Amino acid sequence: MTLRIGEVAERSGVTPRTIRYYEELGLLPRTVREQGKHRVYTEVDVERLSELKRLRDLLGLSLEELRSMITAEDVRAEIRRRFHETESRDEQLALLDEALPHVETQLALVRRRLAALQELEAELAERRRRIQRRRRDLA
Amino acid sequence: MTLRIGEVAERSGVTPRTIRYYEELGLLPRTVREQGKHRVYTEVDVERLSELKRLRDLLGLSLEELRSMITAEDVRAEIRRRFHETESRDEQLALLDEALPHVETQLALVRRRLAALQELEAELAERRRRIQRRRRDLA
DNA sequence: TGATAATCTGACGTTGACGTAAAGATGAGA
DNA sequence: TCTCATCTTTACGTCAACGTCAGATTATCA
Repeated sequence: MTLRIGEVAERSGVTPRTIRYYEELGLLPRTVREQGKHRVYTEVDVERLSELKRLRDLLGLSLEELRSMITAEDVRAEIRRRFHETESRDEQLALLDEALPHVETQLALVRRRLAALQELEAELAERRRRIQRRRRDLA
Repeated sequence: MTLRIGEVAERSGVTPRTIRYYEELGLLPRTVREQGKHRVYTEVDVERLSELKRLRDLLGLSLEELRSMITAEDVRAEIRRRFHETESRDEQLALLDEALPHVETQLALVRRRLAALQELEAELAERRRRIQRRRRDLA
């Protein structure tokens, strides 16, 4: 099933303008305009866009930073493609060795942010405990 | 010990311009310019600014959102002040009941973000595991 | 006290991430 | 085939969050 820009926008929670802008920046592929002039998408695009939105909103990454991450994503996809095409065990190993760092980069980024947030959470929880303890002591 | 704007900027990792801008927005108090015309700060200001930066960077809050949070902070401080001035147990209890929601609001915000980030982390970790498993299976 | 560094107040500039408006083209249903 | 809703490109607008520059003022220290 093929989708149009409005549909994709609604499903991923952005506007058509944003989609065109992301395409312009290279965050989304320039869609092949089959037999017409309107952009045509699939579910894959919806997922990709949702993923972009998630990284943007959760990590506060700039679109430029997203672009380098997505480039890494594409490299990963390319690696998988080549992986399934080759028969040589040695080459498969080499490709996996190539794929790993990309995921680890993203993972490291998320984990740093997680650690910082957990620290903040701990401090706030401590504040709350103090207030609650004082309430108990008064009652 | 009193600090000047450059010192405060360096310690909290922002620029003097940012400090003046935050003051203009009401994120930082308009400093009393003791006997001169230069702004004068203390360690408390450094901490407040660092806290603002942390919320901005970790949660991606806008300065407007920060302002309402900080207003809540001020309310909390005011509550504490009044708390220590009163003798009435009933009033103290009431003040604590007032203070609690402010902390809980912030805590809830941080925890929602934490949950979302943990979900993302889990997905990335799973990806990594798959790659590693395939490597093992090949070796 | 005089030089040098830091700060002051405007005020205009910049950049990212879109919003919006116009004028025309396209496509699915009656 | 007509008719709308949706899409197209182009281009200018906007808003937050500062950056930067000028020219005057203030603080520090030899």
